Amino acid sequence: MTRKSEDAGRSTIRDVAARAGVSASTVSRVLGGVYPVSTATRTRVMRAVREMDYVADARAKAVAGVGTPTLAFVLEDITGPSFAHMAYGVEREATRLGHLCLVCGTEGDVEHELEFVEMMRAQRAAAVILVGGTADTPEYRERTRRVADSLASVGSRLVLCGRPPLGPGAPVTVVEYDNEGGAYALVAHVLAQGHRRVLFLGGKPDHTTAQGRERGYLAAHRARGLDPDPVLLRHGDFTRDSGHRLMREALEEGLEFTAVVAATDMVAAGALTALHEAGIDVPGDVSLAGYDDIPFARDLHPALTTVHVPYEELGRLAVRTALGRTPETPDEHLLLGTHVVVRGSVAPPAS
Amino acid sequence: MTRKSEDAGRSTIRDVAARAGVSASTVSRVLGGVYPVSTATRTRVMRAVREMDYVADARAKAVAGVGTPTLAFVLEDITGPSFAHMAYGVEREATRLGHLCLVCGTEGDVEHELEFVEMMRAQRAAAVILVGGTADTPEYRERTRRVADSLASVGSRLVLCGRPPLGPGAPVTVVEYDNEGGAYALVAHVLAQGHRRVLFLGGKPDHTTAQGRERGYLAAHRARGLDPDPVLLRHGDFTRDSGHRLMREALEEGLEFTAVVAATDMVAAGALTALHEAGIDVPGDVSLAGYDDIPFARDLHPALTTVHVPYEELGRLAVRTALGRTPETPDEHLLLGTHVVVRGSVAPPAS
DNA sequence: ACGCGGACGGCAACCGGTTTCCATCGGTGA
DNA sequence: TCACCGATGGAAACCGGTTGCCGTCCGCGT
Repeated sequence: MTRKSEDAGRSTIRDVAARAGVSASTVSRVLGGVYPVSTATRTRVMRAVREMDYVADARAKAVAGVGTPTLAFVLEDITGPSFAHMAYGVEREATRLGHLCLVCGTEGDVEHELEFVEMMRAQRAAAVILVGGTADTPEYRERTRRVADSLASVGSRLVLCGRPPLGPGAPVTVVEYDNEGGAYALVAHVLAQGHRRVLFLGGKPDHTTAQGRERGYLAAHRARGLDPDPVLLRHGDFTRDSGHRLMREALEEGLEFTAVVAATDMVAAGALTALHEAGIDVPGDVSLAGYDDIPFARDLHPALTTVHVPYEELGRLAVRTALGRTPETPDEHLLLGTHVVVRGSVAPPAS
Repeated sequence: MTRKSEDAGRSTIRDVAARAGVSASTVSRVLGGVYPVSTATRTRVMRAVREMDYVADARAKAVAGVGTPTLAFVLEDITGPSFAHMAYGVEREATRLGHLCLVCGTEGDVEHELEFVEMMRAQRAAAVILVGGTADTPEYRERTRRVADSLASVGSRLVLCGRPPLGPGAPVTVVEYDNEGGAYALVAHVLAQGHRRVLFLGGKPDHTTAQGRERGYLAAHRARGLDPDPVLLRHGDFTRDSGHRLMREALEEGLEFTAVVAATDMVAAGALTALHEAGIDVPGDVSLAGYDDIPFARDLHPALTTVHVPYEELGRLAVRTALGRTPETPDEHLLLGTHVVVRGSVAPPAS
C-alpha cells in the first residue's frame, strides 16, 4: 500500500489546499504565479500539487473567465486533401496562438452544420470557421447572417473560409481564394496551346466553389471570342470517383474534345485513370489539368498541370484575422491569389 | 430602435429568468425538460429564451456535471492521408456518440505531445487518443504509462491507436493494425512473382510502424529461406519527397533490384515518379508496391498494388472502445487485420 | 519605542449553470 | 369545512475555480 495510491480520484483545489495547510486562494495564487507568495508557502503548495498530481479543471477556469480559449472548425469532410491542408493550417495557427481547436464534420448537411454552430456558440468558442463552398441561395445568406449575429451576441466570431460573403453589415470575416481567377488562368493556358474543345468536369451545379471555377472556364473562352459547346460542361462532385465516372461516360458517348479541365485534382486523378483505361495517351491524345495542387499531383503520370491554392495559408489566415481583432476592427474580406503550375499533362493538341 | 437591439451581449440564465418573471431554477428546469413545469410558465420562459437568443454556457454546465463530453485526438500531422482517414473515423464516431472532438497536431514532437495531453487532462476529456507510431524506447513506455495513470486519475482514458502497447497494468486501450502481417503478405506476394532483390523504402528506423513493416519484409524473406541483402533496406520518412529522394539515390548508386516495396503509398508515389523520371518502366522493368491503400493508389499509373488498412474503422473503433467502457471493463487490446490489394504495379521480373 | 507600510494569506463574492430541499397553493375526499 | 396531497416554483447550496478586499505580522526608519 504505497502512499501514492491515495489519489482516490479527481482532486480539487481545496483538497490541495488542505494538504498544504493553506487556503484555496493561496493555491490558486501560487499556480497563477503573479501574486506575491512566500517561498516557504510556495514550496509546500507545489509539493502538494505534485504529490496529488493536481491539474486545475479548465472548464471551471473558463467559467471564471481565465480559460484556454477555443476555436471551432466546421467542414464537410476532413478526408479531402485540400480540406486536410486547411485544417492543418487552422490547427497550427490556433495552437500557436494558444487556442484549442475543435473540429466538426458535417457530411455536407446543412442541418448538421447549424447544429454544430449552435454547439460552438454554447461552448463560447472564440471563433467558428465555416469551411468550403456551399449552395449560395437567398436562404443560405439569410440563415448564415442570423448565425453570425447569434455568434456575435455571445462574443464569438464567424469566419467564412472559401465560402461566399453575405453582403454588407453581417459580423463576419471572409477569407477566400480566387476560384474564378485561377480557373481563368488555367483554361487560358490550355486554350493558348491550341485546344478548342475543352471538356470541363465540374462539381455540383449550385456549389459556389464549383461555380467559380466554371465561371473562370467560361470567361477564359469568351476572352478569346470563343463560345464553348454546352455539352462540354459536366457536373458531378469533387471526388475521384466522380471524375472517373464522368470521364468514362464522356468517352462512351463518343464526345469530341482534345483537353480536359477538372474542377479538382481528385477529379482529375479519376479522369486520368479513366483515360488510361480507354487507352488514351495523356497528353499525346488528350491534355488534362486539375485544380488545387495537392501533393499527389506531381506523382500522377504525366505530372498534373494544375492551379496552386495556398490552403494551409488560407487556414492560418482565417484564424489570424478572426482572433486578432478588436470590436472596432472593420469586417475583413481577404481574397488570396492562386497561380498555375505547369507540369506535363497539358500539351498542344495532336494535329 | 428595434426591440431586438437590446441584446447588449451574452445573457445569463438569470437575465432570462428576470425577463420571464421567474427564478433561474425554473428556467433551468424548463430547458432541462424533465421537471414538471406548468404550461403557462414554460411558454413565458421559452419566449424569453427566444427573444434573447439565449444558449446556456456549455462550460458552466460542464462544471456542474452535465456538459457535453469531449474527446481529444492527438496526431502528428493531419495532412497525411491515412491520418486524415483515422481522424475522419474518430470525428464521425465521436459526434455519433454525442461527443465534441478536439484535435491537436504535434509535428512529431514528444514535448508537444506531452503538453497537449496535459491540456486534455485539464479539459477533463473523456478520452485522449494518441495516434500513430513512435519511437518505442523504455523512456517512451515509462513516460506514457505515467501519462495514462494521470489521465485515469481525472477519469479520462488513454487510447493508443496504431502505437505499441505498454505492457500489462497500464490503464490503456490499444487499437492497432497488423503492420508486420500486412507487410509479410505483401512481400510474400512480390517474392512469389519471382523477385529476389526487393528494395525496401522504409521510414525512420526507430518508428514502430516503420519497424513493423520492415519486420514483415524480413520475415517474408526468411519464410522462403531468403536472406535479403542489407543494402536493400533504406530509411527515410513517410512522405512523398522521402520516397522520391530515396529512389533517386538508389538509382544513382546503380543498386540492383527488380522490385520496390515502399513503407507507405505516399513513399511509393514519390518513388514511382523517380522511376518514371529515370525512364524505368513499372512494372515492366521494376515492380512497385505500397502500403495503406489510400484512395489515390488506384490513380497512379500503373495502379498501385498495396496493403489495405481500415483506417476509418480504426478511428471509429478507438473511440467506441474507449467510451463504451465501465471501470470494470478489462483493458482491451484490439488488432485489426489488413489485406493485400493486387493492382497492376507488381509483375514477374523481366527475365 | 512607535508608527508606518509592504508582504502575505484568508474570507467571501463571483463566474454561470444545476439540483436539493422546502414553502406555497389549489384541489380533493371525508 | 378542514386536513391532506400533489403539483409548482423559489432560495440556497453546490460544481471548481479566481480575485477583490481586508486583517495580520513583520521589519524598517526616526
